[in-house]
Amino acid sequence: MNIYDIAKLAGVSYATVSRVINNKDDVKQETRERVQKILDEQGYLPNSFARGLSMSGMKLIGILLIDVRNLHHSNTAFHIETEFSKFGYTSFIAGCGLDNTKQEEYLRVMASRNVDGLVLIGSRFQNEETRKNIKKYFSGKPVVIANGYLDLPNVCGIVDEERKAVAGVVDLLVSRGHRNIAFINDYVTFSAQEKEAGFMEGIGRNNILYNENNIRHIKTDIDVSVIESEKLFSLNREITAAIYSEDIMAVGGVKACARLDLKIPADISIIGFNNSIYSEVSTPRITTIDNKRYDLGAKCTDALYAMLKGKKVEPVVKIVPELIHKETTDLLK
Amino acid sequence: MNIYDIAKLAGVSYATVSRVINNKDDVKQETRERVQKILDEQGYLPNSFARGLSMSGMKLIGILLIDVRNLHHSNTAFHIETEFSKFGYTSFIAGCGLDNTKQEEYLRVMASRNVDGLVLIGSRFQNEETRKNIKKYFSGKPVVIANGYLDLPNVCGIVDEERKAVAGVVDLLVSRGHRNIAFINDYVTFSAQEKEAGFMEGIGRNNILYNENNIRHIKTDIDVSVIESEKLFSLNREITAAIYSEDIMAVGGVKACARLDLKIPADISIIGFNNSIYSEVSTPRITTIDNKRYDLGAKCTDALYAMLKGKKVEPVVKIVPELIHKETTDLLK
DNA sequence: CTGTTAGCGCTTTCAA
DNA sequence: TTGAAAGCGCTAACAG
Repeated sequence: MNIYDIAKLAGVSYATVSRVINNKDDVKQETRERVQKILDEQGYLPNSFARGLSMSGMKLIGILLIDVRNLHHSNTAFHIETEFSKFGYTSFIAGCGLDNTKQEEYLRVMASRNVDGLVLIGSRFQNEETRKNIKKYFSGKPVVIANGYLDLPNVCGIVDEERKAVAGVVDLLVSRGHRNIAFINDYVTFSAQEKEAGFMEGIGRNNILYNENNIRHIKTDIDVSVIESEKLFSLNREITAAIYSEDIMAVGGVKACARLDLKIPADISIIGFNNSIYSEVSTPRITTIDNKRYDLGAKCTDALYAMLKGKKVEPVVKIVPELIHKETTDLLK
Repeated sequence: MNIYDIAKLAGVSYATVSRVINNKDDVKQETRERVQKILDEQGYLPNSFARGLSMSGMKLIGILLIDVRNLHHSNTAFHIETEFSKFGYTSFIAGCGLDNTKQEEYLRVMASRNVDGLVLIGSRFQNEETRKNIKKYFSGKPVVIANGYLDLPNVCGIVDEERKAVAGVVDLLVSRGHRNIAFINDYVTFSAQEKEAGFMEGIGRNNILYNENNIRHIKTDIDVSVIESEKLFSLNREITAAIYSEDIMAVGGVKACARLDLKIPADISIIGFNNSIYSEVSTPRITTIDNKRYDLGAKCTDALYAMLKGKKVEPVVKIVPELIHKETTDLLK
């Protein structure tokens, strides 16, 4: 059922039908009603491809995320999708995995679908490869990176100040008497490296003991974290606080303490990262650094929408994380 | 940069360029190479809209989910997306929320984008409204519902036998001596109602005490569950086991026990549903009914792919859940 | 092996 | 206010 069929049924030319569909005002009221009626009766649907072909902007945005199983990433993606749908945009969400070849492939797909703008979610997009691909496929079109940044004129990065946040937490711990602090990190992503830099910064500026054994690089996995935390805490009984680069890893810390019969927070304080549902699910609930992912989604939307409207935006938008005190620390006094 | 420009640069007709792009074999090797070189140099990208217009199937599938924040749903969606991308399909993922109007709207969008097939994720799609909309916009096109079913010739439902599963767990509990079992449910979705029916079935066929106060309908929320579980367990001290319709609610049960100083599983057994990450994050880890969501995604993919290929598939595919014994029960003996 | 031609369904001038 | 015609970029059938 296309525009021609409708035109035939209504006894008008297909141009007129097109006008009715697009709400152009140069159609006689009577004709409009007659055509509209037939449109409704027939359950007519415009063909997006034909539309996309003849129109310039199809009000389409592309959202690309790396790790599909990352709750924050997919939530951010859906949040952006929801917001943009309010502006009449439809979104094209895809997960491209870690593979660089796949990544280029998806960027191509997005570009060939003529998306009007692009959102990349995850700090892993902050790399030279991606920079090149954006230049190749998206020069001129607005691109927003959630939790990352690339120095390109059409790119806006929304970044969490995670480095500062971790350093601040170290400050706080030290001010409450902690002298032996562990840091458990996955280390792979840019974001993870930032967090570690923050930890080092905190250790350095507070002149407390730097013990390289207190830093562990492990996979982002509960079981691995349980094992490694248990080793860490039993090897170094002096540790009174542990910061984890992800809540899910901190969960492993909590379980390790249960096994070692260490009381939380009396014997040891545990701090996670993300203020995720995991920090709530854990018993005790985990004190965590809130990097305000919801804010991230909102800020991405704002930035992209502004760029789409041709407005200039700050190339880097910062989000300031905040420590949320729950049951695995006792730092409020 | 379109096919014409490339043709001009290569000194061939655009039909030849099209052939090269589509890897047709009736092109001289030499010509192919020359054209390909120019294609690469110019960073040519085919226009999907034009393609979609002239080709029948654009290898596009639509994935619609209701609750975007539901981890299982989004995971299933992405899993399907990943699988289909291996077959050369791209997916169009969207979350339509609970609103029925929105739902129709999204179904329209999907239809007008000429998706070749549709996946609906969530038991909430099992309703008359959706049935009508599918009939209206997708008659003839393959549709798969994850965890739901609608009686339509082009629809295939993948359903978890949750009812049976819960009844089976009641059997097991009774056989281990439990006589006073609670059931905490959200009751809104079809899936939730199925679970409750299963509970009633189990209670009925085992001739144990039916106590209507042992069934609670609450929101799917940790804090609500903590409060309600605490009330429930302190009001009725005889309860020795509680089944929750979602792991996230079972987490509340675990926390309530901690507050009431009830030992798990010595004093009370807790059983969740989904075998989700929450059951792992919780301390102790929660015994849970695995409804095999990963399987769900895989089965959806299989069914849709088969239908897309014109094969007949069973209108209802069943998935048999399984109880995963963890730390909140002691039923293995 | 390659070029010509005719659409795919729609929007948008340009005339009438 | 309406209709006719061109064209968006591509694929595919048909000639050569």
